[in-house]
Amino acid sequence: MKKGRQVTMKEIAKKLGVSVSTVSRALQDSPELHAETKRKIVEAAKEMNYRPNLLAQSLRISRSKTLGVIVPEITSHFFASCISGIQDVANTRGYNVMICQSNELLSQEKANIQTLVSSQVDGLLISLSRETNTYEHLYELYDREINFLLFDRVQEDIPVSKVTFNDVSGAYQVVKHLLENGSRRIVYVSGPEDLYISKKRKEGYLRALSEFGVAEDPSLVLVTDLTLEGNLQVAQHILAIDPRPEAVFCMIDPVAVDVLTEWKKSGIRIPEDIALAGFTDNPTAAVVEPPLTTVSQPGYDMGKLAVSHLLDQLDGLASEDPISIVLDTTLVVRKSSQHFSSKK
Amino acid sequence: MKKGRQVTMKEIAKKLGVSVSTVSRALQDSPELHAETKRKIVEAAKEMNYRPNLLAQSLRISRSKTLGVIVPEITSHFFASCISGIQDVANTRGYNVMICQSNELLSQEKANIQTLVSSQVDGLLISLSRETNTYEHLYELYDREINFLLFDRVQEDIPVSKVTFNDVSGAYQVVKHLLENGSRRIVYVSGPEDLYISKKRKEGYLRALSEFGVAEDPSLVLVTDLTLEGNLQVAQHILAIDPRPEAVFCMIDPVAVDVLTEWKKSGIRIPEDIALAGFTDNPTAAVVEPPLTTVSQPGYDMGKLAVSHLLDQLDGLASEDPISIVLDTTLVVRKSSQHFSSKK
DNA sequence: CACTACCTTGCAATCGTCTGCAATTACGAA
DNA sequence: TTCGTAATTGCAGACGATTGCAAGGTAGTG
Repeated sequence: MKKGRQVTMKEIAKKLGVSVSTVSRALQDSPELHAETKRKIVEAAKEMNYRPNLLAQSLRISRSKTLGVIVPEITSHFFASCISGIQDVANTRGYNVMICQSNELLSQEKANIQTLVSSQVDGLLISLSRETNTYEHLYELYDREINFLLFDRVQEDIPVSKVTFNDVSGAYQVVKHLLENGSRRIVYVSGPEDLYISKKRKEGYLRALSEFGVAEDPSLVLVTDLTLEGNLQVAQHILAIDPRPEAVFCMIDPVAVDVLTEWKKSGIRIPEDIALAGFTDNPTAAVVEPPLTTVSQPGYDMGKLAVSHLLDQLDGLASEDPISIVLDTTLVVRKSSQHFSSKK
Repeated sequence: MKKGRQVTMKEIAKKLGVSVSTVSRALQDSPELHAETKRKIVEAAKEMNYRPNLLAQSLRISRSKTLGVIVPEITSHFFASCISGIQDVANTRGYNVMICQSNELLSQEKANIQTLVSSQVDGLLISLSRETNTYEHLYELYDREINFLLFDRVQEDIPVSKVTFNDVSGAYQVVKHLLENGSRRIVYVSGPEDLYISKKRKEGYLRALSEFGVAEDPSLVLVTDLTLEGNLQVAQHILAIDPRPEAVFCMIDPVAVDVLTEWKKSGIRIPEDIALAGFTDNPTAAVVEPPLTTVSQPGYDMGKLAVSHLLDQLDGLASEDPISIVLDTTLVVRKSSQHFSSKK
């Protein structure tokens, strides 16, 4: 393959013996052109298979009609769903999307931001990496007056719009469900403690406990680093707790799945011996045996909402004042939590 | 947020009382500049937080250093893995990536191509949609001398490089495994028949059968449209076949998972009553009960290889003649296929 | 002192598109 | 016939960065 030269306005102009400006106006269907001229130009353009050079257009109007997205991992089903929602809305509103993944690394997150800013994206949608515990790079974006918004993995202090799930209420719902089914000694398996969702979900967990008059027991709050080894270690640790807890709520589904798999190997029956619940409603949650009770958070909708708001801001349809959009989650009850016969 | 104006070379030039060309040369570390001038400019650029405008650079050099990727669905774990591999390699080689999804629609695929071409991507990596049965849009790319490559979902006649898995051999391996475990009446559940992978995997299925002296039985080759309903229908249909087949090989894991779920509801035991195997090794395959025997195809590696080859072509490191890269798959034996005690 | 040669730097054109303004033409009206 | 006005079209500069060429300056040499 050789250099695939694109047809430009200049070539159309030369072929028809008119100026480039005339061609430009014709293709914009400008009313000040003679109808016949316009027709000829449009026809020639179609025939020559002309496509506007978006790069040149963007440079001219100082808007690239492109958005940047940074997620921790594309291979996570949840983030893939978000991206899908973002794409669908962005495309119908005439925007392209450039996607980057931070691989849960702060350094990569910073690099991605640099790249996207250099690429002149009109706005950024960012979900923070697990490692992100400093925020200068975000404040810098803010100072440079670059439009961006945080979703799912947010940092609350930064004065930009945020789209999150109601993590507190989601966790509250699922823990309440466990309590209603008779459990009292309930373990919370947290991810790294400075993670936004770790904190929020713990808050919901504690709220449900206190509502049922159950005192917080610090020995029932465990932390995993979210690696397979970490998860398995937690699984074993739980079995060693005496007396054995009646239920376990894991901060995210993958942890619950690892725990479940490990327990089955040890001959533990779920939910008979111990109830289990997760959060996110990953595809795996529905197909493990027993199916996993969890909290569903529609990533596709989150993506759609996030990008809609950002585009509204860009297009001047929404105020530039930061707002916080909080989406509701839904409790999905499956077999893994049916511990005692419920009191319904 | 107001319009986030970027610092340009012009501003640096004005501030230091030099010309824009001097600034440009300084930032390129050109040797023909006075060292002191260069130092001052570089310093000012850093202080003013200058970032080159990639749009302008791209326009100037007629290379955007951006690649386009089109996949049927981002939310598919396999394609997400491919994208991840593509990104990692592209980024380390100084390229950005724009991702589009066709949502399995031909019209969307065409639209995506238009967008990416207008965006002046330097090359395209395409995995065809399920619906794609005409190929003019690809031949047009070819005629316009735009660099592109097909991966996974390919069309064999188009004279461009292709990266695929050895679907024939993968299917052969898994069916051979079923045969070795004693099964003889083996069902093949195919997707739409004009799909590349449908055909190739059937080829492997037939080859294994014939090697074991088993005659092809057309009534054991079923087709699903890959929707949930279609899959369930196939699941029921299989149970109604008399005498009941001993094993079933589904073209892709999601079909196998649907079939498995449906059968469990009907009280069928797997693998005791009937053996089951899939293809792809989705995350779900490992966690269903019983765990699903399948064929693993590393999407991440495919993405890496595909983009490496395309970039090699772009950078003149590889011949422009189309080549075909075929990756090997690996049989992953799990419980779902352990039907009869094997003859090992 | 004059001339050459090199070292630095700036000018101007370019990439493809858009647009304010000027220029040309034609037409009708007085 | 002459002027005004509207209808068309082109010129040129801009967006931001790059680069061949030329110009300015300095220093060195005879």
